[in-house]
Amino acid sequence: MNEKKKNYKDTLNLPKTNFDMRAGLLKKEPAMQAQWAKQNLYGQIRDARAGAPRFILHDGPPYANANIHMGQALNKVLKDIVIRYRNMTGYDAPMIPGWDCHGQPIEQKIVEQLGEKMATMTSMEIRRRCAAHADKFVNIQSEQIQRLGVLGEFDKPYITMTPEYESAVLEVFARLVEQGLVFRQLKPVHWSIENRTALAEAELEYHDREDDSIYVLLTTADPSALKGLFNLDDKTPAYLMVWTTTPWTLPANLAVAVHPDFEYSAVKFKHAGRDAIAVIASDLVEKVCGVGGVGKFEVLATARGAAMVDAGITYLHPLIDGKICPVVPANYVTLEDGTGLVHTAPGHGMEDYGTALKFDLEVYCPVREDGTLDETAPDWLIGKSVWDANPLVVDFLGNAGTLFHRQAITHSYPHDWRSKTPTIFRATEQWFVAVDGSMKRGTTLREMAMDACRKSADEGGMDFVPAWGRNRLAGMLESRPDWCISRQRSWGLPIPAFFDEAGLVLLTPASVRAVAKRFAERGSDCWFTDSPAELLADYNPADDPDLANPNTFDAAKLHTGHDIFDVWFESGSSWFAVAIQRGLVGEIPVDLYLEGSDQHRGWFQLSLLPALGAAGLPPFRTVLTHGFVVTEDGHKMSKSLGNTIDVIDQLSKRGADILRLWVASQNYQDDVRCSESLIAQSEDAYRKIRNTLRFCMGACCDFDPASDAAEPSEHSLDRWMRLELHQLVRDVRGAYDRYEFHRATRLMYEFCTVQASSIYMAAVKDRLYCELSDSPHRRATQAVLHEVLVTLVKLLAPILPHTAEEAWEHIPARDPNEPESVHLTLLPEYDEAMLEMAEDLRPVNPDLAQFSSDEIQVGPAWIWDRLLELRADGLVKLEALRNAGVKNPLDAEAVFSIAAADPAAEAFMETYLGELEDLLGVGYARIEKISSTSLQPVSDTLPIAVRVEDTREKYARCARSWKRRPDVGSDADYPDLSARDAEVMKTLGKSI
RNA sequence: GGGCUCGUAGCUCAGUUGGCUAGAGCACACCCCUGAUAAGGGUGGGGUCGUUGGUUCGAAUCCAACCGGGCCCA
Repeated sequence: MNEKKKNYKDTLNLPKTNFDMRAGLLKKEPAMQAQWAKQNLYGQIRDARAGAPRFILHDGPPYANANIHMGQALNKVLKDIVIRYRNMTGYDAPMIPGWDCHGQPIEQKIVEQLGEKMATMTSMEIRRRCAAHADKFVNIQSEQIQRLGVLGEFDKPYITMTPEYESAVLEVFARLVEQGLVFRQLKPVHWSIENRTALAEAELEYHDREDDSIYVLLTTADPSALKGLFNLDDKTPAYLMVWTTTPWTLPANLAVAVHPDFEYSAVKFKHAGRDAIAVIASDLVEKVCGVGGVGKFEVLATARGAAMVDAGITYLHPLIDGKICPVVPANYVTLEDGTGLVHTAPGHGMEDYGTALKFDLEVYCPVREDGTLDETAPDWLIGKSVWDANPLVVDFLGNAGTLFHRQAITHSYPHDWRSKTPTIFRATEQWFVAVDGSMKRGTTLREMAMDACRKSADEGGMDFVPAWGRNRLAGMLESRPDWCISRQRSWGLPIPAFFDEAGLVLLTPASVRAVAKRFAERGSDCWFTDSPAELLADYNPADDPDLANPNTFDAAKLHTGHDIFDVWFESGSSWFAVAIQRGLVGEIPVDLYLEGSDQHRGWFQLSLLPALGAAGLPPFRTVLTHGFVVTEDGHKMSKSLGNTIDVIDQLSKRGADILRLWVASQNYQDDVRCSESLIAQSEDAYRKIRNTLRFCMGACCDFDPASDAAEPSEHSLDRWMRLELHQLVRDVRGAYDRYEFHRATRLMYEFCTVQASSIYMAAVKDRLYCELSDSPHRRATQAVLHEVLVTLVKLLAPILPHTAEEAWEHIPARDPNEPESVHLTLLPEYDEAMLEMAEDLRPVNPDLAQFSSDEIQVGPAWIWDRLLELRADGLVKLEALRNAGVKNPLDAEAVFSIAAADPAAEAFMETYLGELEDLLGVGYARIEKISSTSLQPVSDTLPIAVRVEDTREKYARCARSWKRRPDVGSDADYPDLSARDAEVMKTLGKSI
């Protein structure tokens, strides 16, 4: 018996393929990537698309100082999907990856490594080490990104520290200078007195420190204004009370800030034995009086901060005779500490500085580099260090009777991480790009930027995916201050400004371009090695219309400035340095910038501003943003919390295509959740997709569309499958077009799961395995399966490039006219007419679609919906039968009941009976006519009922197809076979 | 604290302009097959649509407040 069974098995057309069931991505992917590199697949794609319309996705440069993390993987994979998709839809879509190399984090790392040796190092030595560090991580990241399967010009990426890039940045800068947008102004920075240098936020350490906390009474300059506002008619002296822990900043006091919405009280109490009235925020009155040891106090009246500002209240400077200062509004005023009135010294605080810009106060800083007060300070403070000044100021106030209270407090205070000494805020000269200053072309950067935010790309503005990006970018541009582009560090692109002995600046478009030329030839290191005369070798003062006195120009008397550019200025110039200079576009905008949503403030905004200033146009047509990678429960990932998922780890454990499938399955517009189990879920999905492809290959092992193709018959399941496939092509391409990759992924995955595996493949196994290999019925199914295979492989290629390529190589009898690599092909088109026909022939009036009339027009889509309803109903009944003991559906028959006098239903059933047998996977299916009154139809639109019955006693089992059917044994030569199988065996000429 | 934003089954997602009992797939449970086999198939359970109010005949959908998450600022 076993022998016999086995012999029949040999007569079947079982699937055969050497496309591995198990992916083995860990081995195959690197090999495939090496192969792609060897055959220069990227170059081949470029060649194949030469002359086609361009689609430029300009890559934002990641910072080259660490292994890539999941957020970068997400970003790079999304970009790669876009690039591959565009190339497969006939665009010429190049990808030039880039890296951001300059900047504080790398410099800090190097300085940390150097430790004590640092003191003996020159800028050049530090720069060399930084460059080596950046170079190392460019290579590491490049390898890691390519391991993700990302396609691009990795042998010639753009690197911001290269001479050609640096000189391009200077050209953008020259154009901004040309537009009159670049200026120099004081701005407070963190300052290390010990090292006489500006510090970045990251170079600060916070330690506890003890300081004097003082409450100061500021005498009102015009008592009547204050008393008018609070409706006081008292002769008592009136004050504003402020609080500070940095008494040394009081010489630089220029204003008092109040919150416009807070309520302030005029409080009367005894101070130094005399009556006094002081203004304090109402909520803080008790606290302040308590601290100051005031036993009894009286609130005389209250007023809003805004009213104080409106009343034009002024006060006398606490240290400088005759100086009168204003009260200004500020929203950063809080009720946490102090008095609700904030001592404002624009040269010594960031918020104070912002207030100064807003209200046109001087950015006054009487503190020199060495931390001593300069000659503009009161006599008794000149030359004193700020630390020595503290007690002197306190004493002075005490003597003047304006010190309300003094106590020592311990608070967290910033220190220079290297010298461990306390830092101060100190205003220094910085370079700025003006946001509101009008430029040569007439408007301001802010006006241009806001205008671009209001318009769509087609109107000369920008498009946003998702749409709220427009609002977010506009909000930031609306309120942003002038852009401070200078930094006081070594590792960066020098700002090419020269100073003469008098401190006058040489910075004109021509001088910048001269330096740019020098940088292009020698790199920006020459700023530190060459003389100004050498740097300006290409500069002719006589030809420079922007130079005030060409006759007195003497390069020998110049010295170079020490500032470097904010790295954002460098990356913000990439539209010019890369997109234009490397010939991707003749002029901006490029098509797409695609980055994380944090780049609204970063790269998007800081590319938009230079581009508007230098070129008068936005750099991009569309901004697409994605969310951040967060943990499974939606919290942020951070190394310190130890809840990160490591990209490299996942790549070496699961492979790039798994990670890519995870990326593609996520709706990246929100935050993207990531965990082992979520990626594992993608791994499961991957297997399903892979096996679907594998089944198609196996089933088509003896099929060549060129010679064996057969058109599926009119009412066949194959037609339905093709219809589903073309819908899939339409929907997936639409999703790709809208950058909705998670929809594309889900559509394909569910297609594999439901339409392909569960419904179609299960149903057509019998005809594939049991029929003669060249029967038209079987060939038609193979033709559809082949089309499914080729179509799916192409549609999947942007997301699963390795698997698609591997599958492409294994497609049986692949069209020889198609390219060797799937990545050189074009995506399949869908047959619009076919889809329309399927849809348009739906019943005109569903209420009449009873099949009792032959007048009603129904299309394939409608019919197959009904058939699948019948299938679903049948499957539920089969499940019941299985629970009753009939384990194998081949041991059951499906019985379709129709009304005796319903020729339409009868015709319908006769047409689809065979397909329903396969859809249910039963051994046999038959039609039964019953009285219309006893018919309980499966749905109100189809007057047909289905039930299933045990046939184990009724029919014999066909030894070849395993189906129980009435016709088993009908052929005397093959008593153990059904009629169909006996026929097949005869034709095969084999006997058992 | 401010700006922007998100919140539908354990997970990933659908849910057109407010309208049948909120849907898929995965996962899970149970079952089947052993001719896709480290595969394949079937059935089933599971959701107060973040919470609370409001508008409405009717709200996952519109409005408000709140709670929770994220990005960017302060």
